[in-house]
Amino acid sequence: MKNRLKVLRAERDWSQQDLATRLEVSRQSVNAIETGRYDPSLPLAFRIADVFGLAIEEIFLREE
Amino acid sequence: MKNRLKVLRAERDWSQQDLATRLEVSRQSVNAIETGRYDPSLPLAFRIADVFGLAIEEIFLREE
DNA sequence: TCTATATGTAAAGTATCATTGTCATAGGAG
DNA sequence: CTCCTATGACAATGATACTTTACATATAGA
Repeated sequence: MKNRLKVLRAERDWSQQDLATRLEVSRQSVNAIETGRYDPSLPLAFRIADVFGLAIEEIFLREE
Repeated sequence: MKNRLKVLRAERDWSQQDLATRLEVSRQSVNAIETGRYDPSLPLAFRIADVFGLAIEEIFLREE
């Protein structure tokens, strides 16, 4: 499951640590999700969507 | 994390087994998700959204 | 009553998510 | 060069997600 986290972070000039802090997860989790090593849980996906002010479908993509 | 699975199934007159078959998961998984014992993984949430033709946000609710 | 379908729950096992701790590399600033 | 930040990755551990098998209840129909 692909995602647009890296681009969305870049648009806001947030480091992985910045995003992790806003999500209240570890930096390693942000890195693992961003690099596609695993997908977030559904509740975390909702928090990610909230932090960026987007729908889950606008961040995570069905392809791949 | 609440969800509208029971209502959406009823609208389509699908049993838990019907939905499980469409999702390619066990009936017990559908039951567990529907009764709130656990949340689906993100990929499964996408499949659920696809099966109902809705957005994830229209099926799973932030409240609770 | 007997049978079939639908639903809820439990135990036990495997796979995935998320954590902490650690290491390594690259780039910029002093 | 040294220090700091950012990023990527791995191991070990605990928590969740999902599986199969199984048992229980309720309801509807012949």
